[in-house]
Amino acid sequence: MQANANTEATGAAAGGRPGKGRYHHGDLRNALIRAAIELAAEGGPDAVVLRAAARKVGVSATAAYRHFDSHSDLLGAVKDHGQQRLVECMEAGGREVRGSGPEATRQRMLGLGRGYIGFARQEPGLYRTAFCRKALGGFGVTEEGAVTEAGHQPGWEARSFEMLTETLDEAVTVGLIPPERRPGAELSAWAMVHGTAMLFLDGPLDVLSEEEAGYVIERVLRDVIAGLTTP
Amino acid sequence: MQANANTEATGAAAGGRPGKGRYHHGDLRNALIRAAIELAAEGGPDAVVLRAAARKVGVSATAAYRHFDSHSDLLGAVKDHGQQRLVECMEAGGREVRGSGPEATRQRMLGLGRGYIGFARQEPGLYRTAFCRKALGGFGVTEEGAVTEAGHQPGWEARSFEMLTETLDEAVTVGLIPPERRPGAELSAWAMVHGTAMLFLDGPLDVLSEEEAGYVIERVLRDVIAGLTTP
DNA sequence: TGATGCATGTTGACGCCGTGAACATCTGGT
DNA sequence: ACCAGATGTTCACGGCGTCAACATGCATCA
Repeated sequence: MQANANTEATGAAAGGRPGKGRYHHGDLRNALIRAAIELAAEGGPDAVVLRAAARKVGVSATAAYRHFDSHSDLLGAVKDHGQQRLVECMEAGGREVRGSGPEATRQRMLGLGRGYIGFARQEPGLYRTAFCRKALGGFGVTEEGAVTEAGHQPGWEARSFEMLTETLDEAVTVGLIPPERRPGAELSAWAMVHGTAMLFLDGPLDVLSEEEAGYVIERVLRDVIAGLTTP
Repeated sequence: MQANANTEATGAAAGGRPGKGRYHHGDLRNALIRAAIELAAEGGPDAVVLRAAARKVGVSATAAYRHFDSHSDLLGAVKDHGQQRLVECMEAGGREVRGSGPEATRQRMLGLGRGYIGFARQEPGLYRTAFCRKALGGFGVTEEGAVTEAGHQPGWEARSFEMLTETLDEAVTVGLIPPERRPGAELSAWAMVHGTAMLFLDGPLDVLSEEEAGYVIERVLRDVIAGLTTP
């Protein structure tokens, strides 16, 4: 990640059409990120081409290097955005259910899963980018073999996992999940929703009608919850 | 896919060091595939660079176009190989358990899952390539919007799914899975193992010790089977 | 057996990509 | 008013996938 240049160049803000003859753009970093996000949404991580983003903004390709260390750094910014959007969808799915008790918690787990898979289906390009290897973020290994600990807000990457953890804890409290089955439960849950999302995006599920997709999702979520709650 | 040029040039077979001064290689298609497989094994689908494969074989880059329609076609051949290797691992995992009855079937399901996840962990590059979008194979959509139906042996891609299907059918016969829960069960199972594999390759599970990984895998597989067998 | 046609390989070129170096322009602080 | 640094530009490099034109040699048939 770069030192940073996000502090909104005081003079020209996002208000007055930037890049209209002005030599300095005023908000290039964010403009590039927005352009890259559009590319990702349309074509997935492979469509996030640094030169294309620069072209979209109307700026030379190398200008991007004043705001990003590398292509991978730009892709990482898009990845962060994707993770954030995913979290929003999960939160929206979980918030639909209020109240407490086993059934409410069960419904909240379902909501989280629906939100997750729903995002993957509505924004396949962003979803794929959110879990793209090539982007900075997550963990990496330097050429010397040392483990580097990400760049970009590590918050978003962890946040979705955290939501799941909280809900599973709640499920134990409420008696839905036997305490002895709690450790590692998020792995099963995460694997299931991630795997299902992938089956929709790349696998045989991409041809399903909206109705069929709904059944499949409910079925899969019921299965994983049944697996977790069975003593 | 190309018309085909796989019919082992009668004269020079794989025996005598090919490409040793000979203008014609004799088995270039397979040599390129082997080189590409090595690249994929080491660096995943992104490492499958047509020019690099040609370099490895000691041939000009454009020579590859006598045997493959495009980079994507070569990648597709590697993908097929990965799928085949995956099937072999699943078969090996399933064959470990003989006999019949509910417990044997349950063990066979576990074996299939262990084989699947084991392959993903032992050959991450090939596994990723086996499920790579960019490669030909699977389904695709032409520029005019028509749905094309794959190239490359569609057999391997379907075969692993088929194995799962057979085992689940067996589980119903044997009374493990309630018949009414059978439809769609392969989706849950597939999603779970695929998702788990991804958590190992890209996710937070990549740092686990061999022992810890074993526990996680058993845990996840038990969860999904519990979900499927719960009435 | 020798000529010949086609499969197979090579060279060269094009336009794309990510990226570095050198140069140009603007802007905020003294 | 000036200057330093931030920001943007042009030019260049090597690598990529791919096409067109050309070279080579094996297999077939007169």
